[in-house]
Amino acid sequence: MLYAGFMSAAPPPFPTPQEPVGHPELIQLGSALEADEPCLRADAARNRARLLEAAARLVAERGADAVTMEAVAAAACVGKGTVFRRFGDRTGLLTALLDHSEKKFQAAFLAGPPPLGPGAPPVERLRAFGRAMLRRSHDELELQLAAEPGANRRFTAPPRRVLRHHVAMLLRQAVPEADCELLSHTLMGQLDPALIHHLTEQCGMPLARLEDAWVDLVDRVTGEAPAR
Amino acid sequence: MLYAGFMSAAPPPFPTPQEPVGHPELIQLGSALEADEPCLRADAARNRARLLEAAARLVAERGADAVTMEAVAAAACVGKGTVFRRFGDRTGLLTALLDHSEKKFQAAFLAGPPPLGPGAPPVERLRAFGRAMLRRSHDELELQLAAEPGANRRFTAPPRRVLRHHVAMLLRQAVPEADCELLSHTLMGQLDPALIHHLTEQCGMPLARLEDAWVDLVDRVTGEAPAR
DNA sequence: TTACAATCCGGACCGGGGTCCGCTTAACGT
DNA sequence: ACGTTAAGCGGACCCCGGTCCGGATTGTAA
Repeated sequence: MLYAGFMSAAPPPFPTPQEPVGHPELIQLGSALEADEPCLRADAARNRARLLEAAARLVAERGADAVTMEAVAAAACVGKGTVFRRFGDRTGLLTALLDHSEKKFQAAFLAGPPPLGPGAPPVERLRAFGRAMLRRSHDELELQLAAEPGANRRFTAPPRRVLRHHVAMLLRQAVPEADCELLSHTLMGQLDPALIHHLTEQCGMPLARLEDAWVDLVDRVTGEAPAR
Repeated sequence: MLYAGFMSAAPPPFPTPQEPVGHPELIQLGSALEADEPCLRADAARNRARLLEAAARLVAERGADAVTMEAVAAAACVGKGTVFRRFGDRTGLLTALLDHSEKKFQAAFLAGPPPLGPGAPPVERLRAFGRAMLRRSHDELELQLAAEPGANRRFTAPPRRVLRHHVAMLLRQAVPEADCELLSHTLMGQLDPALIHHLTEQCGMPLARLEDAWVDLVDRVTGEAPAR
């Protein structure tokens, strides 16, 4: 079972906007673009699909900055209000755009083959997790960056929570005596898209250095011998 | 010599807005409110003072959210454009508000008494640094949070850079073989105001736990024996 | 087929950040 | 005192994210 609720949870009534509610965290798979969302009126589903398609086209043709709520609405021949009802806010829309990749990634570390998936020792999985995250973020950097929620919700946004919980779990296995809750925040900080962008694009660091640093960090934190 | 240039550097001409320029990082001390900025026309200095005072009053009376550029301008009997020319953007204004405390803090770890200042062994100084940061951020949380720059400039904003450089320096002394540049990013992540806010306010963690986690993290990263 | 209720739609509207440019004024040389 | 000029000023203006609500659509039950 994969987490996927951050989209269906977003646009309930509308008068009562969103506020991520509880944590109905476990839902079955389902693509974002192929709009198989449940309980959506025909026209609503159609518009939802149109909107995602329009947004994707915009980001492809003119970059993430061009993904204005108005622009998306216009490109999808739909009212602005519709965009907000469906996706809550800009972050929600961008997040929806990343939903597919997100779920694939979750599947990989929750149920895929080792060392990313279960089967390998936790430290090994941590190393693999970081490498995978770094590469994924590096590829989708523009979108990931644009989808970053404002300083507040940066830690409550569901996708991040899932990743962090996973790291925390691995940490508990590797270093049970530590404060893994907080340690997971620390590790995830190293994988923050904004940081990756800053280091690779603005500082010109090669991605490999980030990967090395991640592995090194994991080793230090878990007290593992620097296996390099 | 303390860093203090992030304010005087912000509002040069105006047609050419800001863009942090090079790094004229070392400038002498000087209070923010007592407007002793150099090369400012009399009226400009006066307005600058008025603006800072108005902003401070607003944040005190109605919270940081009420610090609207328009509101500040109005409260200072000044045009909106003036606020932007002087401080660049909202973040700049809020940063200016924190300037005094910032400089005091810098003075403490650059030239103050050990263990925060020079004299103590680097690991000791790191521990003290984290504790100090946590307490300071916890006190000024609202402002710190409001002053947080958008995802982009989060790592290029001068005040943060100085802190990070300091941590990197201490790290180089403590663990010369590590990638201290990246490690400093990791450590600073643990002291991010947004994270502190999330953990203490939203998750209800006591500040002491954050302090313990910091010390533990420093120990792990530097390979120090968990001296607790 | 018709009627009804729940859901959805769309665009007018609002507030706030940021920009622009014609006018004003402080600073300085004579 | 006066003229010149660069610096400063202010508010109209634009864009965008987000909200609201009267009216249109859909699904359904009779």
